[in-house]
Amino acid sequence: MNNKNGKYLTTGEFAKLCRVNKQTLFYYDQIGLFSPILKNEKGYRYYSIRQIELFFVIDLLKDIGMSLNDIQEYTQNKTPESFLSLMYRKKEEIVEKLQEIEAKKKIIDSKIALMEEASRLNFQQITLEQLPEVTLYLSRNIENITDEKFVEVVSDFINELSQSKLDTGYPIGVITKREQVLKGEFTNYSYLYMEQPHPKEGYPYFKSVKGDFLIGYHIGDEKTIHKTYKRLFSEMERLNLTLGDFVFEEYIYDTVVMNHNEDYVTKIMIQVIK
Amino acid sequence: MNNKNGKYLTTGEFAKLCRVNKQTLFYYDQIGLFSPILKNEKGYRYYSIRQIELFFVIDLLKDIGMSLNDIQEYTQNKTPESFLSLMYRKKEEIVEKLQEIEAKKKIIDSKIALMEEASRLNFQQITLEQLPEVTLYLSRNIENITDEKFVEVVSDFINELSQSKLDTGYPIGVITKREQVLKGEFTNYSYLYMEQPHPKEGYPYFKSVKGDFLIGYHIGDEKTIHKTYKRLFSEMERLNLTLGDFVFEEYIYDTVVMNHNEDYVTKIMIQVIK
DNA sequence: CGTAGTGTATATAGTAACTATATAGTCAAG
DNA sequence: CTTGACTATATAGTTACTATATACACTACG
Repeated sequence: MNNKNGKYLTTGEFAKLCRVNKQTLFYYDQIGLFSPILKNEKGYRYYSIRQIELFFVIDLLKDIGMSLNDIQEYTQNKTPESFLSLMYRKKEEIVEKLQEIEAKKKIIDSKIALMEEASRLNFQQITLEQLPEVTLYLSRNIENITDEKFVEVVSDFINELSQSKLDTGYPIGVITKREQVLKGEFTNYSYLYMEQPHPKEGYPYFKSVKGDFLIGYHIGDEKTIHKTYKRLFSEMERLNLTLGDFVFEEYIYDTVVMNHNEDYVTKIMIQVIK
Repeated sequence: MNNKNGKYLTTGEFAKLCRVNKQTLFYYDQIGLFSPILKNEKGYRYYSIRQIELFFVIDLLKDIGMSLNDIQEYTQNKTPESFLSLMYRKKEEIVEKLQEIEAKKKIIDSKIALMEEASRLNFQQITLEQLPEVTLYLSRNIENITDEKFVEVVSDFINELSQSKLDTGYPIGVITKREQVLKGEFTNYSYLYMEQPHPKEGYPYFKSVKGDFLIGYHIGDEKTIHKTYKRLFSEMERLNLTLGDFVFEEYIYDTVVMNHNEDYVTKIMIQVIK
């Protein structure tokens, strides 16, 4: 009569059942993680069909990022209690992982939205636009900072973004104050920022923008950005606009999508008063 | 004046910024995936701070399971269009991945619930219970099947579970018909099943159970299960119950949590008529 | 009964994506 | 001008396999 335990499976058969490579089972046996219940005098391995349940648990644990070594620590001393506590720990981990992947999905969504938007832009055109209020997460102040300190601030800013899970996939932008702009110090920035389309509670944000902006695009290296500023200033004059408090810069096309820095595109948003 | 592009970072500095091992950057340079924009005559590497954006994209792609080789194929021929189409593809993948991880979370939740329940059971006690209706996903019929065919059915059943995402983390149970039980063929099962607590639409299910069941637990190998059946039958007689249409068996403790098969526990649920 | 074909076993090397270690050259501060 | 912290390359080790080579075993057919 058929009996679940009656039939033993060879390595090949069991591998097929588990949908893994036969070699994987050899390997698991070798490292002592998962062995057949029977080995005959010729060294042939025989697995019971019931062993598949354990294999699936091992496979699950592996899939959620547990190392074979750690899994082995469990399997070598299995009890219902230790299994339960393992599952509790893994549940916490998997919840975290889910959140991480959701955050990554959001980043990808942002990148798609940004690229779609960029493709519809005319980089030659200078426009006057009313921008809505947006929330920005700011770095420490970086006015008149040394190169070394600047790198430190960027580093801290990036760490904060990732630790507080505030990386939204938006580009890192820079804010320059009216004061520096008037002096012609276009790259003497005051802050770095990242836009937060869905701001999480409990962080110090900069509620910003909202108002009239003159928007233009600089194509090429940052070193020549003053030329684009000049064009923007003459347009401001033509339209009878005066400079507001801040200028915002954001990279539209950068190292991520371009091979040469002469192809980089920077969006310049100058706050203006009509 | 400080200029984002003015300061170049050494490998160590850039590694710190990216929060990776310095060796990783050597490696990425070596395989041509991600190289510094400058190398001096001594071979010293210098990275621009703007390169971090590309590094983060590479890191993101890597994190969501893309191989360095595939990433390289993108980076070697970057355009805004190819980036956009890559992001679209990866978005689909990440959505799938999210669903997979959610399924795994559910499996872990089931395992926790089952183990908690098991820990509260008294395996010596035989009880008469009214079981509610539950939905089961069934295998093909396995009555009077040969060992070889049995393995095939199990294999197919497992494949269906994983392909149709019907693995709920519940144990694989077996159904035996009244007919076989009366003949004493306790291991001549008719179907394998897996309980579906939240059944997905569009699959052929077996809406089952609901009714009175005599429930007992068999401790030890399946070979001796007839002894437990005997105990259950005498209890049935004592309570003046007659055998219903089906018997269900489920593993409570198996290879997953026990080292020796004499410690395995099987739950036997005999449908009865009062 | 022999042999072809498929299966099993072990041993060894290769893979990806690093990480660690050893050795040597470079640079900046005191 | 030397010390200490950096840089570089080369090589070996890591994990969790996968592939390959070689030898032995089992089954079915003529």
